[in-house]
Amino acid sequence: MSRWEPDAPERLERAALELFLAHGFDGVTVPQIAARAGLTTRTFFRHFADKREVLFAGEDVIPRRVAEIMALAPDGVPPMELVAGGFEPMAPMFEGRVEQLRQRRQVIAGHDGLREREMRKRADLCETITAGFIARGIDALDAQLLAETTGTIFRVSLDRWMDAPERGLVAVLRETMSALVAVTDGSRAVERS
Amino acid sequence: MSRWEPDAPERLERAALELFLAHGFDGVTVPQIAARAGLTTRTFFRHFADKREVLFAGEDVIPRRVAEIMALAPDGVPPMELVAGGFEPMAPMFEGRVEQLRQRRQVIAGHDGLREREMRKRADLCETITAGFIARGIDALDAQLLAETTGTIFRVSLDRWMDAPERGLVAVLRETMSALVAVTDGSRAVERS
DNA sequence: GTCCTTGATGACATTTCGTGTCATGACACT
DNA sequence: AGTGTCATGACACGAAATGTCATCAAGGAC
Repeated sequence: MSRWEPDAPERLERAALELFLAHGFDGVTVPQIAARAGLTTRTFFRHFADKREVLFAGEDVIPRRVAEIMALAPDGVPPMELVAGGFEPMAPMFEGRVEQLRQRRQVIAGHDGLREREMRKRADLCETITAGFIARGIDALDAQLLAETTGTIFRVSLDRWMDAPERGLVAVLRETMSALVAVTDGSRAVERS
Repeated sequence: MSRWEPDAPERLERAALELFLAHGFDGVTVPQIAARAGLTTRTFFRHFADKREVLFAGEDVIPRRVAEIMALAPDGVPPMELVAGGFEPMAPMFEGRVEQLRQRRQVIAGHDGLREREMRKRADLCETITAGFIARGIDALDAQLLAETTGTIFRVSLDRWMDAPERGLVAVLRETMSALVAVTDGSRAVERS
């Protein structure tokens, strides 16, 4: 047996989420979180770069998974086809924990600094996706535009799905994607005038 | 004559940008910025919510301007047409100060916390645009997707334009937009297989 | 002219965040 | 046993951010 209780990061994450839900993000100090997890302030900052990160640290699997999927997809798959179908294996990462994701969303939505951090995570994901498209031979500008669009589709889909999880994340994602393509198709809109 | 030198916020902004360029964002403290502007720390925080905001405070004209433009555009203009043409009056807000924008970009790019804030500003702009589209009678989901896409086009265009300003912001914007529509058009990509 | 309100600022104290540094003790390896 | 490694605790500290009260000019009311 170890000198310390195991899983310090996980205990800190749970303690933080509970306290944030009860008192709000600003109503909780790092020493309080650490104390509830049976640790010290200094240890908190060893596991998380800052107070906000405790809500996002688990999410850095996503970029890694996305990079994997994009690298493994066979050549010649059209980009938007990859977005539509290629990410089905990611659904299980979310489908089992709607409630936790909802709580997290609630805490984040109520705080500017947390929304900020969420935006950065999204930007990080977009950079990963951009690199993935470039590695598949797509022009740099197109890759960036595709990546940003993919990021939008992901985020909007996840949000919509959390309010109606029974439809399944993949289905919502396909819907969102075709809605986006339809609504941004300028040529069609211009022609009909 | 007033008891104090005028334009405290502007002096603080200039002092901050100069110091950031010379020593990096983390290499400068708020008391240093305030001292260079001939003010105190407490006064700095009266004008800017936090240390980062001094680099972004000037930018909040943009959402207001966008809201104005969207509200004034005649009914029936197709959304993407509005994005393409409606924002030409905004170009002068940027075209005269490429160098300052480049300096700002340089400081922001070198710092995670600043990139974070920039993402938040972009998100705020997107919310404004979403509201604008909804006010024009567009369905909520479509409005959100259009707004996010518009945000992408803006940001990418601005970035590209700063590296080649001689082509003009409006031209770059139109190019970016058609590139995005072309590259996300899934149906065309699927059909050609 | 005097009084009063308003508003921006200074001065000071305080809380919280985040980091640097060193000591400690369990575990693994040899 | 001896040694190294690693997560943690303990302590100190700089910097960010906020609350509170005092100060002083400008402008209007009378």
